Amino acid sequence: MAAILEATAQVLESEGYERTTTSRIAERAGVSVGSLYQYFPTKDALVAELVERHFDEVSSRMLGTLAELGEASAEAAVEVIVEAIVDLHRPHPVRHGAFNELLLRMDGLELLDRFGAHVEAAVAEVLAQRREPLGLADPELSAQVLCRAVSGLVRTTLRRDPERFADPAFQRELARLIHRYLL
Amino acid sequence: MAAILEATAQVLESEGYERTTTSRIAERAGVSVGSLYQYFPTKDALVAELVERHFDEVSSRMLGTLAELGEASAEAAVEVIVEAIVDLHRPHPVRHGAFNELLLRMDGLELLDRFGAHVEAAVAEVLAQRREPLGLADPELSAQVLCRAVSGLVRTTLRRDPERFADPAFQRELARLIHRYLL
Amino acid sequence: MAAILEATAQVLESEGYERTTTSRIAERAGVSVGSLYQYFPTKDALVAELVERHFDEVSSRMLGTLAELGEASAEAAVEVIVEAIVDLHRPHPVRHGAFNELLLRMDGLELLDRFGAHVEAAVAEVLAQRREPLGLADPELSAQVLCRAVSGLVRTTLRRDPERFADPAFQRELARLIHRYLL
Amino acid sequence: MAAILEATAQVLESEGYERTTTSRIAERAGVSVGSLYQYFPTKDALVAELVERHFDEVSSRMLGTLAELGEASAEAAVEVIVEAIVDLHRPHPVRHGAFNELLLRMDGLELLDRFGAHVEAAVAEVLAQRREPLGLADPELSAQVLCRAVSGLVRTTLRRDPERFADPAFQRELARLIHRYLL
DNA sequence: CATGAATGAGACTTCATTCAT
DNA sequence: TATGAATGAAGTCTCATTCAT
Repeated sequence: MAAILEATAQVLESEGYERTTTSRIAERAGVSVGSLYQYFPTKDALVAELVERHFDEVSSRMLGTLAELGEASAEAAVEVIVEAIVDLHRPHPVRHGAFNELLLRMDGLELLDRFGAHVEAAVAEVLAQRREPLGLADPELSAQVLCRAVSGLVRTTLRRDPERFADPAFQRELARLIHRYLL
Repeated sequence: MAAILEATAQVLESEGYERTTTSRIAERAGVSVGSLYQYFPTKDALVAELVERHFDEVSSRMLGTLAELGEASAEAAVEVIVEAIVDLHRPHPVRHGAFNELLLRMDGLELLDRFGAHVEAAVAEVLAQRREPLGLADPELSAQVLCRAVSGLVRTTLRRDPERFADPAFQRELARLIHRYLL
Repeated sequence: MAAILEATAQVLESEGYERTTTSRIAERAGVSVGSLYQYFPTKDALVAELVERHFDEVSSRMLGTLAELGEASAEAAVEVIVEAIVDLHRPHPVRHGAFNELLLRMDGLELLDRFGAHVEAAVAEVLAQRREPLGLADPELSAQVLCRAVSGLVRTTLRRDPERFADPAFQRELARLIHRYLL
Repeated sequence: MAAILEATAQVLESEGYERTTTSRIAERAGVSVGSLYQYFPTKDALVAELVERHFDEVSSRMLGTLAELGEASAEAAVEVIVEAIVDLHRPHPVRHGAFNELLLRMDGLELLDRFGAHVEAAVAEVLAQRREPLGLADPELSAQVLCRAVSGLVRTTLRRDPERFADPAFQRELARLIHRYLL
């Protein structure tokens, strides 16, 4: 079952969604289509499970990072967060890009929205705790704007210049974007 | 032909890409499949044409706005740009979202990249002209970061809360994101 | 109308049957599809007319040659016939080949059979007139065998080495085939 | 798979090429279109396979017969060959006719030419061995002429009077054609 | 009469899913 | 439980033919 999920990820990453068929997945996983359907009722369920796991991990890592910020200074906090984002995407930038694309094909995009909402809420909470020093009128709105801007930047860069993530200049600008927005 | 393009946009908007078939398009356009193929050699060509037109318009409107900034103050310039972005997306927010999704399905994403690179270059130029007062070390990088962050914010909001575009608070935050990033 | 028939022949010759469409024919003829259907009720009717004309000409030329043999010696007669066959195919060998292929696509092959039967009958008559000197038991059967063998040789050569028709060695062998068979 | 090939042959034989569709084949074979495409990548590949098998058999049987001629007298050799030709076509004359038609539709006719060239070469070899007693100037040319004439006769007869193959008179004339041509 | 845009039946092919072995 | 051949709905595209202009 893990093999099937991994095979799906690989096929998705190397062939693209359109060319990702159940037979190809089974072949890559070294099992038969039949076995695939023993574990997943549907192709969509398989893909959904994969995407869910992916974003659960992304989500929990970001949430973990946010939880550990504690009383850190704004500057330090931003630095930690940027580092987390970079560490998260550096190992498999292309695969992350593929999963982001994937989300858009899934009905209703509930998954992405669920994940996005989750992270946005966590960020909102962090911002609410620092409301006064930052002078934020509406921490929830700020969290939304910030999360969407940052993830858009990450997503596009992932797709257009994946290697950019290793560039300190890029990381500096990412930190600047966050830091300045929050003043 | 215009009817076919419009029908394609409608089907895409209401049914999503996966359910957008040539027959459905033809039906919605009130013509037969044959007619569709009289004007477009391929389903992909049809969609590509549609997307191209859409982003040509978006692109040219944004480029026009940038060209008119002239010597305006940074504050005024940001205000004008935000207004342009909002005006651009307010009329058909859902459709804009659909087109953004669509881009990701097209081979190589050349179109989006072409469009994105185009706008990024124009923004880089504007920033380069104001390099000193803004204290920008690398206007090109700043343009990339800014464009990707802003379009990510716009894209996600388009999908999750399209009506948000009418909210002055959102517009204020968008302006703030840009303004603060550039100092 | 002549233009349409000629265009059909050209398209058939250059593109092959599978790629011969009514639009291509109309385009080559410099008219519209509509005009084409003004003169021919059906694509098949158009092709049939073309084939009919072609074989009417072939047929009548061969029949004319046979009629002129008169009392000529067997040797002279064979020489005249071979010359006629060669003269008939030399100008447009490829087109003749195309028409032969074409025949096989037409329903029931009535046309080819009608033409073939016609020529076979004429040859049978000539052979019947010379029954005794040639020592023929069944001139009708001999005519069939001879005609089918000769036209098979011509057909295959037309397709595989069209230029062969100009080769005197080939012509000699063709004459030999006929002459020897009849003793 | 054998069932599919057999069904294809049957449909081809009874309906003609134009009316031979993948669905009809599948239906006749008692399977679904899907199964058909499990074994053959393309309709053309299926037909090609069928034709190839057919002509491989025809070819190898004729080649075998030629190889067994040994030192037999010319008369005996001709008799053996005619018998082989007749035995080959008598069981399914109509199907043989259908396959001959079929060849002409296949791209480039490579198959027929390959088969034809093969047999012509074998015949040329046999003739070359008997060059002197037969007084042949150019055994290769003679082989070509002979093969094309004979196969033309066979083909046409197959199509117009298939039952003729059982007639001793026809067989006598076929032998005569060959024998006399070679003197 | 000519035109050519429109039509739509139907061909080929794919692939998610099932089920007998 | 695993297998993978079989299924068939559905999609894309072609082209002979029609008919309003």
